[in-house]
Amino acid sequence: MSRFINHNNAIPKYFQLASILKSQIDEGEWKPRQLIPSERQLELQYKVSRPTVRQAIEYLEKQGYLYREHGRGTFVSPQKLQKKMLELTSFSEDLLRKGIQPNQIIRSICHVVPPEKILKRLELPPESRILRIERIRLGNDVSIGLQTSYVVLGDDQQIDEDDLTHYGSLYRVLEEKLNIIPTEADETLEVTLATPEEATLLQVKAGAPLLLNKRLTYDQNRKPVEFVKILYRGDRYQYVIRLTR
Amino acid sequence: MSRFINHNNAIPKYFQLASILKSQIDEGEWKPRQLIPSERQLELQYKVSRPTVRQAIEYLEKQGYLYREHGRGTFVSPQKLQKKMLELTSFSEDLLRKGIQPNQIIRSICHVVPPEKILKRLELPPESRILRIERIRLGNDVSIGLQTSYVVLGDDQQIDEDDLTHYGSLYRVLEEKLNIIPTEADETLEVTLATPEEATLLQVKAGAPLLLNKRLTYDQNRKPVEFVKILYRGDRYQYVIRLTR
DNA sequence: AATAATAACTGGTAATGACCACATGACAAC
DNA sequence: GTTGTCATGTGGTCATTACCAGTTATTATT
Repeated sequence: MSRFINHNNAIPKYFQLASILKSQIDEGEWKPRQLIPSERQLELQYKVSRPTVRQAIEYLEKQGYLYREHGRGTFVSPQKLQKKMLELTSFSEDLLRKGIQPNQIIRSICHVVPPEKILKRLELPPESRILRIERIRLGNDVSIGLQTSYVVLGDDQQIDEDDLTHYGSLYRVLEEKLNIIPTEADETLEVTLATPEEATLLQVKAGAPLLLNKRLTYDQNRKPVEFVKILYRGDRYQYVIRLTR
Repeated sequence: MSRFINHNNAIPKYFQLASILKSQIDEGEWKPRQLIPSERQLELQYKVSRPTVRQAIEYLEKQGYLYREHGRGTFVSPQKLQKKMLELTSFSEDLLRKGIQPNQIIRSICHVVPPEKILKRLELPPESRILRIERIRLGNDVSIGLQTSYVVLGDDQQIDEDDLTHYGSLYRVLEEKLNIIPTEADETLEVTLATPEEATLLQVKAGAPLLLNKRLTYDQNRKPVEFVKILYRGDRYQYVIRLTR
């Protein structure tokens, strides 16, 4: 990481500065709760204007790396809060962060007419045919969850089994192949009991408690892109989130 | 809502402008996905500078009222996303939003030495005595959850049963009496089975599936303030969250 | 009629300068 | 010693100006 701002660079200065500050935190030069240089000092040090400094700090503040106190200064957030604030993660990202190797078995991938309730939530007219993907999710080669995704695609867009195995996760297919960025989601979590069929697929007894997770995901233009229902084995999965306000 | 900016006002202009724009959305003058006036137009209309306009729009964007598209304009978010982005809510707020009347039975409120694991997460030295509150949570007078809170207080701060019944929620006591603002939290959700004792308190059979929710909450200065463990009846509770990135 | 260049929008980044509000420590007055 | 005042440093707000970078409709060209 260069510790200077490149003034003739396509990368915005505020972003360059944010990267520099972030690296000071990541590499431990600045300790948690430590006061960092004031906005005026950074302005002089990196030869950028104060709005640029403030934009960089705001960016890192939003990500949970720094916090400000009016009249006192800007401080490094304690380690626990230094993880990125990315709330919306895919199943694969989730597991990778916990150090578990994600994997999947694709049970089916085809176009169907989903239940009307789901079409309504996806803001589609009745009887619409959309893509349904049924997968068994594995962590370290042990079955963890049963996932059914309904994905809304344009006429010129499509996803096949190769895409999923190649990219490894639906979110990566959406982002890298189709340029759809999931940015927001409404999610519910509740407890249910396994039906006989679910029990077989998850290798538990019928009636075993499961964690039921439903999520409606929106893209960068606030259009619904995915409705997903995941049944987790209650004994093998813990759901982790970071809340803010 | 005045539709003008008051230039000699303690309230920041960007905030005044944000309130005006928000009211146009709330009152339905601007429909979802509708293009709103450009930054330059708003600048002229309200006689403020562009940075101020941008700050107001950024503020509403963060709250999910507006979204921007480079080169196209700024748009009203669809209704589903117009709710506030408040992620961190108390149990009482949660239920109220669903139209359920929250209530509680306080089982105990006293100072104890909690398990070492919890002290560690609260960043306290071993053997520290802190406040523990055990409550049964009710919705429409039916038992829903079993809650154990550990609260970190300063030497000059205290909470008693009257505070809880008076304010109705621990978060309100923290905010309004002690000026501690919960701003961030790490949370986990998993499935467990009721122990005989838990079963009795929640009026379910022993071994019934429960939703176990643990949360570590931080205040405005990123200091841990509360560790809470809530056991929800699996058949009566659904956990709802809004995710963003 | 189809295509390509262009002009006129949009939001995004950046510099400069000014003043306000809050926190804190030094210091004078009591 | 205690208290209050004040200077100074912090982040917070705001105006002005300029140019860059995407998007879109228009216009000229073919």
